[in-house]
Amino acid sequence: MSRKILIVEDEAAIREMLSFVMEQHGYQAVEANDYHQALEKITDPLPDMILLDWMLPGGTGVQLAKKLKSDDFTRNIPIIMLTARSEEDDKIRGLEVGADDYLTKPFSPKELMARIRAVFRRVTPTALDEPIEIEGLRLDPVSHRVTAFDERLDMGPTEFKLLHFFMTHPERVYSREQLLDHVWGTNVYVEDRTVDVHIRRLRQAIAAHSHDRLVQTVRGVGYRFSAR
Amino acid sequence: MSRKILIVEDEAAIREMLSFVMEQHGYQAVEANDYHQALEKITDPLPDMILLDWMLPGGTGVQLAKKLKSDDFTRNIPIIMLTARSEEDDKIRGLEVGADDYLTKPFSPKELMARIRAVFRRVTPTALDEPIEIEGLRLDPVSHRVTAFDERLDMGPTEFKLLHFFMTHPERVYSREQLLDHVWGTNVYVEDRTVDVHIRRLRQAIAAHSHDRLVQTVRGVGYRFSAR
DNA sequence: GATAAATTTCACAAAATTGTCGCAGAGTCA
DNA sequence: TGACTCTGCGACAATTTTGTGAAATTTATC
Repeated sequence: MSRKILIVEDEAAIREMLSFVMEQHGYQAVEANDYHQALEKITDPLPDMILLDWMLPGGTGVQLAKKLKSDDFTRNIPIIMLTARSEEDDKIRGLEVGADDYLTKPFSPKELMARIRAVFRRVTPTALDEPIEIEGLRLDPVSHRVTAFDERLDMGPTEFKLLHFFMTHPERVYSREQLLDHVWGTNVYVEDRTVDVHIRRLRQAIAAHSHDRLVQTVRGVGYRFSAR
Repeated sequence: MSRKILIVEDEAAIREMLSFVMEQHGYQAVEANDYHQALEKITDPLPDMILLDWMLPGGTGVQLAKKLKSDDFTRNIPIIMLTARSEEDDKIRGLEVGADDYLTKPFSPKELMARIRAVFRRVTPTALDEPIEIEGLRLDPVSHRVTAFDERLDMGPTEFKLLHFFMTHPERVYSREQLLDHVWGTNVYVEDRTVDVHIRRLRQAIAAHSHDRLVQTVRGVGYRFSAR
């Protein structure tokens, strides 16, 4: 899951440095050098985070933050603001308009990455998943294990995700496309038939106590996970 | 098991109120009114939690938190910081130095207790300083030693912390990021893959009686410590 | 401030997983 | 039954992920 980060900064040197560091660490960086460019580039896939220079010409940094935080679509995107060393009270104003963290220039890439990671962690609360069990087949998201009558089963990551999805959505047919969306995630291009292969691998993995019958083919439509 | 809570607060009235509430609820309260007293009283039995006033004279609250969070023995003690209403950005600074929660004055005893319970629940469901043993592999936090069937094992500090974390949180997958958060601490940024290296060194260190199988790779996800 | 120890990063090897084929066999319908 | 479509299966090359040794960097210690 690659995350998109929007960088709003008027100084080209800093902007490029930021962009470089982001991409080095596997984030997708999008640059904007002023208020208007920022508004343009924010659409399509919304960014997962915004690095915002506070000192944009004309004080538009504050305005931008306010605008984003008052818009339903962008309200929840965390903002890290970048301030010069002396502007101590910027912090306060930043927090007022809803920035989630701040970073004082100059800062090291390490510092920056630490902050980004911290913010992501803060905004992404960890869900607590209960184990699911059907007919002796048990999937525990926490330990990331599947057992059949307490006997450990082995399978690949995709099979695990597939089974997880099935067990949380039983008694319902899903087309191959729908499964691709839910298990593989949108915006990946793979053939429909790939699903078949993973279905087979999943069945194989849980076949020991004939749990493979739980994964049912609905001819011409897709697959269903069902106890009956 | 009565838990010890250290209260660091310069205002006598508040300090005594806190102490009273703690004891009402079965906790053992220890009071300190400044930086130095806090350091004195923290020894002997380490407290299980610290309530720290952020506004200690001379800004020593922040210093104290930093010091505690950078010391091996006190790093894992949860800190709840107490801030005045207006000091909004104290939250941020607090989270930076590793405080686990904060509470804005004035607060009700109810609120306080709820927060304390929540933090205890969050940080460690397992016992604090008891030795832990799994299949002959024994880790003693007090003497800071690891043995396999009474045979002493050698490992670096990071490996020890990693093993300690694993043994107190078994049967659970952790992503490399989560391990970084829990074992390394929140305010450092290192590459994910660094975890791999320390996992290897840990496995090496405990491999003598094939305890290395306890540290399991969950492909595409992270690592798990498990007896089975 | 020099030296040693520990930590992190890097580069490459090893291992596991993935997506795609072609083909066989099963199901469907006239 | 025969023609057709759809699904299951084994194989395999490409890709991704992890393991490992060693160099580079940071941190601790005297």
